[in-house]
Amino acid sequence: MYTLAEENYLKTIFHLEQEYGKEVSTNAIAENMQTKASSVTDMVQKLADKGLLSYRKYKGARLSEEGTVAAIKIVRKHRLWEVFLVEKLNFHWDEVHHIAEQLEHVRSEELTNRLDKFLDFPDYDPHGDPIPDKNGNIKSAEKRLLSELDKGNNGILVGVRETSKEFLQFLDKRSIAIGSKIKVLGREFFDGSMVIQVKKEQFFISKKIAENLYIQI
Amino acid sequence: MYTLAEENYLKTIFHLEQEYGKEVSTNAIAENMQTKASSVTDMVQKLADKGLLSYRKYKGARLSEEGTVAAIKIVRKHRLWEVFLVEKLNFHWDEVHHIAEQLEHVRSEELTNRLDKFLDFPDYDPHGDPIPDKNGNIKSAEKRLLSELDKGNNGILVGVRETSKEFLQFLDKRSIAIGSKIKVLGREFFDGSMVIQVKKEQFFISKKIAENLYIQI
DNA sequence: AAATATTTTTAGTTTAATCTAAAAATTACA
DNA sequence: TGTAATTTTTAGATTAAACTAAAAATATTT
Ligand SMILES: [Mn+2]
Ligand SMILES: [Mn+2]
Ligand SMILES: [Mn+2]
Ligand SMILES: [Mn+2]
Repeated sequence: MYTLAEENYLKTIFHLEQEYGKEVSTNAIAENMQTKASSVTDMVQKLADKGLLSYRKYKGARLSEEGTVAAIKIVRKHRLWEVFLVEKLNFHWDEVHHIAEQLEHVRSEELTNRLDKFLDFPDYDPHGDPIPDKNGNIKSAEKRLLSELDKGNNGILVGVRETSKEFLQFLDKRSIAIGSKIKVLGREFFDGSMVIQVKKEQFFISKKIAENLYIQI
Repeated sequence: MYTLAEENYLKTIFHLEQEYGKEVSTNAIAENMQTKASSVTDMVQKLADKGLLSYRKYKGARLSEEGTVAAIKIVRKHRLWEVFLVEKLNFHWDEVHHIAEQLEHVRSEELTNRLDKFLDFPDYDPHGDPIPDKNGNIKSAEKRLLSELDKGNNGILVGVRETSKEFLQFLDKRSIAIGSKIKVLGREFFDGSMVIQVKKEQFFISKKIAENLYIQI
């Protein structure tokens, strides 16, 4: 149906739309995909010609219905494979992303749906991201960034925004995991750093860390 | 490491070498890959430059040690994924080949080895083909084509040479499967056709069918 | 051993996806 | 509001992998 490159663009644009809620700029796509702006312009024009997105020069791109459907299918596959890798093959949550980046492009609706069933229809992937169902519906749970919580607030860690090895290993080292109860003991307004409590332990964390943890109150 | 196209050429050349035991011709590769001879020449020259095979103009190609190792890795992945699809996702043996053609290109030695373990280190794939182990060793069981057996001989079906949907469904319809005990009741020397017995049933089969069934005496 | 047929290679194009460098448009700010 | 900085697009080139058509080598027949 779509080429590998096209699928990767669709997925990236989808994520950027979700994150910023507006038309996605050429540079934002380029940065995310580690490519050059000129390459992005080319591809975005091609995808527009194919009706997968609307594009206005200098203004940015926005996925069409068809483009969104295609992107969600890729995201669904990515997250299902991540669950498979962690649940069945005992991979660690910091190792699965780049393998799933390959598996997400395997074309077979039947495969995807059987995998879904084999995994017992999981709602979330190992990083707490929701898995679209076979019709493309995505469960959107209420969640906020830890960085937005005030002193005294507490909640459960339900997801991570970053999925790099470095960040996930940082959390592991401190036994912070999906499901952990986190309480904000202090918050520094100067730099956004925090002191949090997880179980019996207290940690000092920078704003950058707090901005990558999703909490459900 | 290698591109998708390179991997597919390596795999095809490997299979053709196995089948004919000599240098593989340009046309044989082209036919197998549904491409043109001129494309094959280009690629074979490229692979020769990279040291993955030796190639003499007009004479054909033969995989080098490095090329063989690479090809076996792909074959290993292909067959392991086929086992996964049949054993874990309940696919039928006639549906898995073209999905495995995609999965075989996923790059991660760790993934392959964990999948192997998850499947309990299978020796054969759903079509009876041996699965190379992590070091590239392939179990080669004694087996012969049914077409080579004489009247009165019998053995166990241990593999199929063809893996097309049409052929596998032909076998299904007659409840002929890996493990079936097959006895040759008659053999026509004019056209190579046979009458065989499987369980209580007798079938008339053409030479073409008999040439695609591997029997262990 | 010629003539003919087949196989294989070469030469020249095409398409997808990338890049660099330069031009054009937009945005920021003095 | 005009100039400078930034972003984006265009123009032109490159690479991988395919193709067609024609040339060259090899194999098969008379
Ligand atoms: Mn991921
Ligand atoms: Mn994930
Ligand atoms: Mn197969
Ligand atoms: Mn097989």
